[in-house]
Amino acid sequence: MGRSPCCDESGLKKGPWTPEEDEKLLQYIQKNGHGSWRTLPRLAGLNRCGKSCRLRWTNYLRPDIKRGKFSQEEEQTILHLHSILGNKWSAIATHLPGRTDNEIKNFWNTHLKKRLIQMGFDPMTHRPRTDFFAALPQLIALASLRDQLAAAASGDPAAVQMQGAGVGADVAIQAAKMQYLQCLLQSAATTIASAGSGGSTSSGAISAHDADAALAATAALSSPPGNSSVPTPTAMGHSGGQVPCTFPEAPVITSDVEANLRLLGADGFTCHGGSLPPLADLSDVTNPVADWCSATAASSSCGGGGASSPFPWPEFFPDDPFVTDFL
DNA sequence: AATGAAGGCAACCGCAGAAGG
DNA sequence: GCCTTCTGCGGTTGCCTTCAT
Repeated sequence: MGRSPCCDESGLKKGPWTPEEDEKLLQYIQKNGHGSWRTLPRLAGLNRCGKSCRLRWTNYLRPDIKRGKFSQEEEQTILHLHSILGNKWSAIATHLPGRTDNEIKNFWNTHLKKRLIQMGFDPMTHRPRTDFFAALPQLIALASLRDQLAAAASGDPAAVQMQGAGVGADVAIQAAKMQYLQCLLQSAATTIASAGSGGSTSSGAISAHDADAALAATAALSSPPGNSSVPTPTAMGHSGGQVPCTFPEAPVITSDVEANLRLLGADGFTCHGGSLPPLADLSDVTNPVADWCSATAASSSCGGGGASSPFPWPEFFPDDPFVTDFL
């Protein structure tokens, strides 16, 4: 089970292949077949390791290799197979005659993956991303707004002026919204952190970056007023633990806020009790929610789903426009 | 025209499983 | 059953080309 010593041997050439080397390898294999890759370089008169020869042959010199751009059909096949197989490039390559696993892998990493991300799909799960990540700028802006609200509560003259201008009701509504949003994020961050730390699946359903982003956003909303800088996950001791779901300073949910929450349809809303439902299991790649294939093909939204919702808490989200503002 | 950034691709690295002694 | 060797695979790197400023 040990590592092959073949590439550890010193004195062997590395790097790009010259046309002369290609010719030697090609002629030898056409005449003798590749046989043992380990002995091939010596027999073919090449100062390369067998591994390098095999790679050159399978990825470049093989006569049945198809070169050039990937067709629409090939793209669809890759997308479909990747949603089922994950990063099993060799398995995917068997369904695409003339294409090598390396070529498919490169094409995925440089084109398809980016396109899926741009369209709002998680490239690993092929499911719509939990869109609060896409809405992070708004969340950060909310954190800033929260500072302003706190300043208003502390009797800041400017804030008093705002109250005088009849902004009080808006302030209460915004406070309620933020409290609600914070707990949504807390639930998401907790789920993602545990998924990331515990179940490092081969498909990498949730990236560490996403988890960090969720934690950072939660922290931004939770941070004390006047400290609007977003702490890094490292600084927060990102260890997959619970993120405190409270504003640090005292009573946040006033009677006005509670009333607004009821208006928002968030009855039974509690932060400490963890009443929020957990996120859906995003690692379930075998059951994609949306028809991303048609979405990517037609560059249209992934709507088609009728009853299925792209949101992780479909039954929980109230219909209030505020929610759809964020998602 | 020069230069830095971004994209694309070939090749390398290291791990894991299969095969054979 | 254990050890060694070979092969295959997926992730990553680094170079070259193209694009933007």
